[in-house]
Amino acid sequence: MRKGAETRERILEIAEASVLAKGFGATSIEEVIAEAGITKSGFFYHFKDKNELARALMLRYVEENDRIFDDVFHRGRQLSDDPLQSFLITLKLLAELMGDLPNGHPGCLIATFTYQERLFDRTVRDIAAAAVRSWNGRFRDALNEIAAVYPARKGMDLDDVAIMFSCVIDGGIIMSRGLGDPRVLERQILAFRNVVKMLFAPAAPEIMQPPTAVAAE
Amino acid sequence: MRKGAETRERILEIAEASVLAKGFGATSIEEVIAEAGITKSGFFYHFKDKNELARALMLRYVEENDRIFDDVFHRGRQLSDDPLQSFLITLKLLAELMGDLPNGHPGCLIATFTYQERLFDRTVRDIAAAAVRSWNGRFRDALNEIAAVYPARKGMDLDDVAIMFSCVIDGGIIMSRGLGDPRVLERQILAFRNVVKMLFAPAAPEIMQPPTAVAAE
DNA sequence: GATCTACTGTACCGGCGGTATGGTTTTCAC
DNA sequence: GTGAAAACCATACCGCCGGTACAGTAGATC
Repeated sequence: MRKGAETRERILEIAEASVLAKGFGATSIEEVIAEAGITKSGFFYHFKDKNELARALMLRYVEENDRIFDDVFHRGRQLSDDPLQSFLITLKLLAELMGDLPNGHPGCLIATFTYQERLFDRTVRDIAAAAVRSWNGRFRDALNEIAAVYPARKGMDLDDVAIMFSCVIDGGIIMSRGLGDPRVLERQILAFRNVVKMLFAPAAPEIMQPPTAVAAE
Repeated sequence: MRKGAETRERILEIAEASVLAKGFGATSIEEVIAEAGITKSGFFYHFKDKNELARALMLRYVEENDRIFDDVFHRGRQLSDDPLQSFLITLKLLAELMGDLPNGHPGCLIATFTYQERLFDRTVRDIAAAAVRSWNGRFRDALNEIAAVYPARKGMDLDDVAIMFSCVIDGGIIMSRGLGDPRVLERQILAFRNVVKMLFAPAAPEIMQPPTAVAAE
């Protein structure tokens, strides 16, 4: 039964765009089904209510982001053996990725659902929280690896730095939208990249030459 | 006619809490008027439609935040003549302020409206954008003042650093909510404070002794 | 006593989320 | 090729909500 999955996917795609543009409450099922070319019965065949749609959207979004992070971290590690250089490359790649989006980042579902929590059952929020925690863990692991080689500047908790990256991304998306300038997000990721540089290179820049080949500048 | 302004304010207060908790779309006028103890006609006497309610909420929120920033920047300048120390104090005060909120930060209206832009006319978005720009300008001015005394680390655009603070605040609010930990926001502001420290003290910590008296640690 | 402010009360409309139920086509397994 | 399951369509209906319209009224103000 291939066609069912296709229709379901089409619904999710249309709904995601609408949710990111207007918010979940303002996304009407009737609009979605009109654009998808199906009837209301068809929609409720795939999702028993709007809550289940939210859950599916969330799962889809989390998986997609996981893939992106997998890819960009993997390529970072491929291009350098040094954990600091590798993370800096990863950040650069991520910044490029965000800068290349033609109409700017479409928005963060985590943020939209976080601001509409009372509309959903616990599961949606739990999925979001788990995903954020997992991403933060990823960043923190990368930072810990670096800290094992380069002494980190004192006074900075690496857990907080890891969370800060999530904040910069989410905040950057909001700022990009609010200010109407899609490049803000890219610049913010690069700014955070500089913070990482500062964090692990407190002394003169001579020390900072990468042990391995590839330069990330 | 004092009573009219009072009722209007009560409506705004109830509506703001509901919008931050559930999103604007899910905030029903009927709920608001039930809690305010007025009728629907009474509501539409004060606001001609939901759009005007949004605009009023936005203005109120922006003014409130302006007041907070005014206060915290003013006190920072009172407590030190050195621009770096003064800004660090301001950040510390802001962090304390956010940490002292009993149930965590109620949320950022800017973020919620940014994610529901198509629901409103231009004016609401324009108010939000103007406010964000003004706050960013404030942070940038503070950084520029510091840079005139302390040489900033190269490679970091101060405009981006200023915007980064807005990102950290908005992102921090989202993370606090999403992770269910109100202290994240406070910690993030303090983490950003460390970034500012790093930015203007690239060499050994001895250089960083404040020219004036008050220590902000 | 007239006027204005700040509402209340009632009645109504259309859109939307959601339910129910029954029918129809498409797809795949055997 | 057939039968069963999957993937829908059609129709009718409910209740909530945003919004409109309009008539009325208690209290403050002049």
